Amino acid sequence: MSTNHGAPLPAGGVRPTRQRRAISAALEATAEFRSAQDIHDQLRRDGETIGLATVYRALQALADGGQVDVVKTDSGEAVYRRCSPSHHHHLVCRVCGRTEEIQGPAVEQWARTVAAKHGYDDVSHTIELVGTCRPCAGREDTAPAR
Amino acid sequence: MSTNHGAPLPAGGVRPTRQRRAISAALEATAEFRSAQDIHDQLRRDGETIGLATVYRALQALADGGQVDVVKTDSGEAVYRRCSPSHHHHLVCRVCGRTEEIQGPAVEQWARTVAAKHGYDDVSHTIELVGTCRPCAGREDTAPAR
DNA sequence: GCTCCATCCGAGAACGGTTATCAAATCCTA
DNA sequence: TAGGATTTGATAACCGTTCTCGGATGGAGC
Repeated sequence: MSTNHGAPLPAGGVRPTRQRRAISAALEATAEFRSAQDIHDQLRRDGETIGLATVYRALQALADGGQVDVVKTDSGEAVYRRCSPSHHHHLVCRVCGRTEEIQGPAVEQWARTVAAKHGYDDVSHTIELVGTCRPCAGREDTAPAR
Repeated sequence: MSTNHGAPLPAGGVRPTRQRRAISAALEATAEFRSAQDIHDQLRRDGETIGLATVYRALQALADGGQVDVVKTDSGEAVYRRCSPSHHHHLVCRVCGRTEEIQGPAVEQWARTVAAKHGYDDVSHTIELVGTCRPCAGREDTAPAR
């Protein structure tokens, strides 16, 4: 876990190195969720010299900074995606992996209420919706809502 | 994944062995989420002779059958708990791990609506609330539960 | 431009949880 | 009771992630 929550960086701060730029660029280049190893493989293929550990470190830093979303797959693998900075959740197609960013003011409210009722403070929540998108469900008749 | 959905078992079927009974009993004995290794350790301490692999297998079978809840911790570890058979979610204390089962008709409704709006079918959802329970938050003014 | 030094990098080992392997033990059925 | 499929369990294998540590890098100050 990171320990840099809000604390000013000791002396030098975070350096925008070539590797970190490459990772950010890779994330910018797609709207899909990608695993760390996936990103590492791609950068290697693209001719970057970069270590797996570096990819993990950079992604973790980006996630800590709220610049990328992290979602854990069923198998426990972490996948990353650049995201809009505001709080949101995801609706993922279980077949093709397509992802929609969704807002849920009603849920935020509900979460706070439920937590308060039980006497819990500082509540955060994880909400993931998984479904089958129109094309994957074979219901091509109606226009996909997108 | 299991392939026995509804089909009559080939010959013998699932046997209620001593080990499986012990695991079920261990789950019955507490309301807390426990990890597979935790349960294994306890059974060993209690004098059972049981292998770790067996515990994993049994827990998986129970989870497939909907008789226990499975939640993944931040570290990726799976924890199990017997649960009420009806659909519900969890509110977990990030400090002590205490867990409340919560109902959320409003959220179920919201999930369906959002999914439909995006054209997604067969929507399931994962919702976990994480907070700090009253005793752990140091607000002991009201009765602690631990 | 050059030096200094904290930060960062990267290859590989270590780690931790989970799953696979396979021979031996177990239990149901006939 | 015998037969045969299922289950068990010690251990190895797996897999994603984190740690290690010597060397490289890059920004600040000169």
